[in-house]
Amino acid sequence: MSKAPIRGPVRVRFAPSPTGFLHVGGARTAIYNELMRQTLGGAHILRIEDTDKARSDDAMTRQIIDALDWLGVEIDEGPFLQSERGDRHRAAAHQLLAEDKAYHCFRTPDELDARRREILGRGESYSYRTAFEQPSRAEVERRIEAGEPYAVRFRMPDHDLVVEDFVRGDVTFPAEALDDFIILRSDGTPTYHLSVVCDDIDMGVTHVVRGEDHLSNTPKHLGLFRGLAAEPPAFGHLPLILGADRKRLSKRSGATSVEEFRDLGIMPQALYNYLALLGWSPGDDREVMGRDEMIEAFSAERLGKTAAVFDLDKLKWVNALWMSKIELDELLGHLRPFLEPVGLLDRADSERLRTAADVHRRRAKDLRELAEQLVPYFEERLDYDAERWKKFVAQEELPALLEDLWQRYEALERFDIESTEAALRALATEHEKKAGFLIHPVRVALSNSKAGPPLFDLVVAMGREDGRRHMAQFVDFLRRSRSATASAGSDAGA
RNA sequence: GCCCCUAUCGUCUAGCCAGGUUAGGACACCAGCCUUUCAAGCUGGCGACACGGGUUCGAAUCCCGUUGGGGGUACCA
Repeated sequence: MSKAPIRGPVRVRFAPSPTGFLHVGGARTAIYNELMRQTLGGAHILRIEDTDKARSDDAMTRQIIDALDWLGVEIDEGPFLQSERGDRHRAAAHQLLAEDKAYHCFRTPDELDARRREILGRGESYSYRTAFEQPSRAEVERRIEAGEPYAVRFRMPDHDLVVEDFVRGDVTFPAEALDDFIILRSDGTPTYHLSVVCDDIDMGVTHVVRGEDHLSNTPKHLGLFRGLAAEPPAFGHLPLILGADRKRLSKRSGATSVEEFRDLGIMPQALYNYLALLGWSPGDDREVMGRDEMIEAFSAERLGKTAAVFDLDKLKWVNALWMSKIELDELLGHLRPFLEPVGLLDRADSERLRTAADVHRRRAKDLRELAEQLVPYFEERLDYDAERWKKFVAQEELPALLEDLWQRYEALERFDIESTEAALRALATEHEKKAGFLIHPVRVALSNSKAGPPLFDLVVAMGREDGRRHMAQFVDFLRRSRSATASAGSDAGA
């Protein structure tokens, strides 16, 4: 294990391809990159790997930037578009060609494919270098002259290559496993490998933190760095994030992108927190950590190397904690988009919504749930069900007691938690009832539900005015249901 | 097929590099407490070193192998 301590300042980069959304795996990579940058100093560069893509990815790039911004990942430089640097990449290819570190390849993709299949079919192992004869210099000249299309292929070293990976240790790739690869397509466009290496050189990248799916590409990049006479950066390959099926996290395992989790009602702090913990730990028992605390505790040496299964339950748990932890105004800000679907957008700035959200934040796992829990506070009338609340219907003295209670509430000088509770308890005592005898029906009267926050929080959040209306309707409901069942009962008896 | 990575509770992980722990924490699950309900919170429980060989007085920890999982093997990125 060559785990030399990592020293700053570092120049790191996050280099997603513009697929139209930010995958959580990518988001985690971005988080670790930024954490390295924050702890060691330097710069975090955003580079969009849009090599060979249609030019229409402005929107996709925008989306990635928005997602990073929402998550709270800071970028110091960029975004740079790889597609705009094609000239530089081509120049590098021609330089390698001139130095004989790369060569012309006249084989067509079909020809390559056929040969590969043939060799593999015999059970032998394929490599371009052993499968094809190299044409003579004169022949190459002739074919270029004749205008034959060609790709440019990089000559890989013929000795073992060692990737000194700071999360995995030294990884050796045997010479036989190394093969010459294409850096310039026959249409003149650079391939990914060439582009990355050129850009990393030009941008002065010192540390490459990326997914494990790139580990096998790294020898290619090492070859290229040396070919271009540049000192390669340090590499760290992160394990992949898996779905519950232990396969690479994909659509079929549920939500996979930052945007989707946002729309599900996950808070950015929670996703940041959860993702950072998927493959890294501070080494002690801390789990709920904000970005600042992460920055303080982070060290790349503690990055894990085993693939992690994405656990939505735990994300929701972290989310619930953050929902009750942050400033109310910030919570309200995140909640806002979820108010519209439940028809509460015009109440977004009301005092009642504020109070209710504060009371309910502890009982919701996500913002969507929270928004739903707020709906009853703004209902004009509640639709009580006689069957569901038959227990209260059956209690003869209840309507009068509730009316009495509300009269006392009307007379209250201050309509707050203490006084409403005191008044209710006093009334219950006078009638030799337990407080619960009144508490439960009052809850139902105000919310049409038997579950919810502590009753007097509910009473106060609802307010005197709407409480009065709901109570009147509930009492009326109790009386009508009671007479209905009574007459039904006498009919049956007759 | 070949190359590479990886392996601690169902899940995320600490411990491994510098062998000696009742293998620790968290999510989930179960029970109890609290309580006006539902949550939250608190307490407790369940639950793991993939397997086989070595090395050693002693192995989760070091070595080898097997098996499992993942990645790569393109004129994709």
